[in-house]
Amino acid sequence: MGISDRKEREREEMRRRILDSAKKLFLDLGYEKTSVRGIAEDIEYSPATIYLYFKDKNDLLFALHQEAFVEFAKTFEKVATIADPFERLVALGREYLTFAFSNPELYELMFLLTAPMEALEIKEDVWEDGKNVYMALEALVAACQAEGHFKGADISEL
Amino acid sequence: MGISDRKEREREEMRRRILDSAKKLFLDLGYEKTSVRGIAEDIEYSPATIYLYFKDKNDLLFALHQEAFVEFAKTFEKVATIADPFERLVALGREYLTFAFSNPELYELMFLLTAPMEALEIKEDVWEDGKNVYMALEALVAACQAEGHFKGADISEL
DNA sequence: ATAATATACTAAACACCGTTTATTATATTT
DNA sequence: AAATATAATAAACGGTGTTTAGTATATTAT
Repeated sequence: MGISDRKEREREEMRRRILDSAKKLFLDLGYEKTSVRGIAEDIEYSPATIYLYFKDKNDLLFALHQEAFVEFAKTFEKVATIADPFERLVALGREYLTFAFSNPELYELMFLLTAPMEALEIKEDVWEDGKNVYMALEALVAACQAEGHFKGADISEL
Repeated sequence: MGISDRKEREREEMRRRILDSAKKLFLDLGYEKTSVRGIAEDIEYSPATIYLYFKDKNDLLFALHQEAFVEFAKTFEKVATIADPFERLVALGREYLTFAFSNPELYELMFLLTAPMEALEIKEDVWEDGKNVYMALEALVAACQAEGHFKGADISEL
């Protein structure tokens, strides 16, 4: 079925156009000062169209947040080959900083714009990718502890 | 002039009524979800009345923020008599925690609701009381350093 | 006491906002 | 060619912060 393939492709392109515009405006103006109407005008579609692709304004931030974390998760893969847990943690810290400085937009999206998201309603929603990253970090610290590092520390206090 | 004294007093009472209501609602619902109309309804006045006493919604948060910091500044006075800078800093830390736990509302107003204020427009505005508190802290740490504490540290990294 | 003036307040409007509904034009299938 | 599904939208709903124009009331001056 070539037609439904194209349809699916077009739908994905529309989603991208919306997300790219939302990302630009969120980073430029901040979440609160960005309006759905503004995004609609930017992509030259009616505001209602956005609601055919996303549940609401929160969903836009959520989708971008998720994408940013997927991107960030690759950082973990980069250091996965390092055998020693402590060295792996150090390398991860370095990669984290590298990521933050070379992808300032994504970084802002992930951490600086987290507050508005929590302040609104999402909070306990899926938020899967973020949790995965956190759990990976937790596991790594636990591995370090098993090797005798951070003797006095408690993971749950992070 | 007794009359203008009473007028001034009445004006101050109105300001208080507005601020008390705003404080209650900000803490209950958060800044964004609190509406000027809601505050107006709570005090049983028209929304327009609020604008006779405060420039805008931001100004309400700003006034409360300021009051909270004035209150917090008293913590500094409490420990001012301690001669040794380092002991003074330790005592201040203790007082800080005491303040946070015994005035949770003010504490939240000062620190947790700071983000919305910065996210909006105030940012580089007066913000005097907060700056004073910070400068007093900085001076105290400097005094500690003069006494040989925190040798490797740099104040500007706080 | 009465007229003029200043004060406190409000109803209504303005220009936005996020979101939903009903409708129309277009593309696909039958 | 007719029926159906899809995509987009115009218009509306109920909200927001804020401003404006107008109205009572209280104060001052005559």
